[in-house]
Amino acid sequence: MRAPAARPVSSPDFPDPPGGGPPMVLRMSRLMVTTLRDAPADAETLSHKLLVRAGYVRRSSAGMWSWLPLGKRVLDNVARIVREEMDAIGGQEVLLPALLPGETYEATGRAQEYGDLLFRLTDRKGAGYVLGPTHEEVFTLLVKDQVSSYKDLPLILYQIQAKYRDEARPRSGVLRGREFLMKDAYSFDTGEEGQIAAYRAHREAYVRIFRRLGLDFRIVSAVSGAMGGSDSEEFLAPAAAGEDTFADCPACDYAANTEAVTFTPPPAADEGHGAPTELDTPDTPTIEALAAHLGVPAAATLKNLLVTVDGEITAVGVPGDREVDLGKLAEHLAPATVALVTAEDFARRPDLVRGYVGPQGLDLPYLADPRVAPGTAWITGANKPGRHAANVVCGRDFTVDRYLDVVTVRSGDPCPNCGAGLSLGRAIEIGHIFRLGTKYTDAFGVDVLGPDGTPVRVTMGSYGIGVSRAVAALAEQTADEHGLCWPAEVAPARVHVVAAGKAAQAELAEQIADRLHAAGVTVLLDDRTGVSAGVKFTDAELLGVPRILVAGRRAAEGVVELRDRRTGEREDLPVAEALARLTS
RNA sequence: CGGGGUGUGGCGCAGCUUGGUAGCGCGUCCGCUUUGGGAGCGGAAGGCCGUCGGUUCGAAUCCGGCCACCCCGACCA
Repeated sequence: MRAPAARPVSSPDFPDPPGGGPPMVLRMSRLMVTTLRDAPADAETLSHKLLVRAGYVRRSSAGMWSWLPLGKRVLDNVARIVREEMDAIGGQEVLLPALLPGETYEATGRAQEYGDLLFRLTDRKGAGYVLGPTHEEVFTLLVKDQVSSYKDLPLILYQIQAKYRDEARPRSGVLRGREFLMKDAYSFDTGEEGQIAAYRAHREAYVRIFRRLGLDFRIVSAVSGAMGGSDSEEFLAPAAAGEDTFADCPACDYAANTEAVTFTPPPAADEGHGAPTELDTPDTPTIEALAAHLGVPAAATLKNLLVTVDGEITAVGVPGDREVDLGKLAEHLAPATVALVTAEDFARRPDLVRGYVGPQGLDLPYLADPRVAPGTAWITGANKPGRHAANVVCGRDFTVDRYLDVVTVRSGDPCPNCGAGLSLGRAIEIGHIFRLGTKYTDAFGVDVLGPDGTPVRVTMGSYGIGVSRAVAALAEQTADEHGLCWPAEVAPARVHVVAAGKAAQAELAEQIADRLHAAGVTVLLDDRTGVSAGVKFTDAELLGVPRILVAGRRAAEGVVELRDRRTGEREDLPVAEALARLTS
C-alpha cells in the first residue's frame, strides 16, 4: 500500500519514519492555519485552549471537532504509530461501517446497557440505526461469517475509525467528544490460552505505542464496565485535565483505577468490648453532629446508608468518616438497580428512624465495607429518635450479610499489595484492554470446528485506543506556557524553519527547507512576508514543532540558529552543521 | 437529568441598570513605513445583537417562551 522508499531516509530516528507519507515542505504562507492570541472563552483545559489557539482543531458543533491541516498531521502520525505496532503483532486492519442496524446491539443487551449514550437514528423507512460506540458485536458477526476452522485462528482484527457516543456533557475539547477517533481491535482464539496470549501481545504493543508517542502513562487494573468480561486494564496518562482518578502506590508497582481498589481489613482485635450502651444524642442525625456532640472522631462511628436494591430497602455500613461510592455499589450489585431511599420508602418502614439507624436488630439486608470487620466496635444509631448506641460490636451485636468495597478511596489508604499509603492522581484514559471470554461469541453462537471435528466456542478480547484523545493527552502532558511541544514522531513537521529578516534570510530559509526536504525531512517553513520575526517566533512556540531553525541576523555569513522547543536551548551553527544535525 | 452562568463581526470583550438604530482590542483587506520576540501611520471590509413572540412611536437594552453553548454535579470507553 505504501509508497516504496524512493526517497532517502538516513536514520529511523530523526527524519520522517517510513509510513509517514512523503516528506513535505509546509509553507506557512499557504497553510490554512490561524493562530489566536486568545483562547475561546469556553475552553478550560490546556490542550483544548492550545489546540484551538494553534489552529490544529476547530469546534464544529457540540462535541464535534474538525481537524485542520496541522492537527490532521498529528492525528495521522499517532494513527500511523498505532497501526505499525498493531501490524507488528499480526493485526489485520479493516474498516467496518460506523452506521449500524440498531438490532446489532440488541442481541447482546448493550443497546440497553449503553442507554442514552448510544447515538440512535431512523432511516426513511423507519428502521432504527445506531452510530457505533465500539464494535464488539460487528466484529463478532464478521468472524462468524468468515471463520469456520480452528486453523483460521488466532485472529486479530482492528480498525481506526470514528466512534460515536451521545455524551451527556461533551467537554474539554477533543478529550471528550461525541465523535472521536478510536483504534479498536478484537482478538479471536480458541480457548483460554490463546486469549491470554492475545491479551498479553496487545498489552505489550500498547506499551510500545505509548512509549513511541512519548506519553507518560500508567497501566492500571480497572473494572470492565459496559464492555463485560473478566479482566481489564486501563492505560492512563496522568494529567490535571484527566477525568479518571487512579491510585498509585509509591512503594510497589501497584496502580489501579480508584473504582477497582480493594481493602483487606487487618485481623480483628476481638477483645475487651463492653456491653452496648445507649447514649442520649439529641439533634445528631448527621455523623458530623454526632461526632461533635460526643467529642469522638467520625471514624469511630458507623454510618448506615439506606438504599433500595431493586426496590428492597438495604443498609450499607461504612465508617463514619467515609463516603459510599454509589457507582462502586451499583457495579457490585449489577444488574440490580440501586437508588437512594426516598421519603416514601421511609414511610413504609416506621422502624427506620432517619438519622438514627443502627444495624443491630434490624430486619434488613446489611451490606458493609470490609473496614466494618468482625470484632470491631462502633458508635451507631440506636434506632430510636435522639439515641445512639456505643460498643456495638460487629459479629456480636449485628452481622454483615455481605462485604463489598464500596467506599471512596482516599489518599493514604493502604495499598492492597504492600500496605503503603496510596496516592491519588488525575489521568486521561488513553487505552483499555479487555479479556472478554465468550460474552459475545455466546450471544451470537460463534464456533469454529476444532481438530477433532467438534465445534469450539471462540474466545475474544477487545482493545481500544483513543487516537484523538491521545493527541489531546499528549498536548496536555507536553505543552508549556508558550504553547504546544510535540514529541518528534508525532509533530506535524520535523523542523520549523523561520525566515527572520528580508530577502536574504528568506532565500536561505528556502534553500535549507529544500535540502531538508531532499533528505527526507518534513519542514514547516515560515515564509510569510510582512510578518515580524517576533510574531514568527511566538507562532513557532505555539505550534510546537520540536526543532526550530532560524535564518536571521547571521544569514549572510551562513550561520543559522538552531533551537530546541522543549528546552529552549539555542545555538548558532553554520548551515552545513545545522543540516547535519537535523538529518543524522 | 438537577444547580449555576452565558449568547453582540473570525477570537476576546464593552454597551443592557437609565430604550433612540452598535462600539473597543486582536485578526482580515489596501497603501506607505517597519522587520530578532505578538510593530507604526492612514484607509477599508465584516454584525438582521441566539431565536420566536410581547410591550413601545422606537428594543441589543424591558417582559415571556424556546434554542444553543459553558461550568459544577449525576452519568460515562
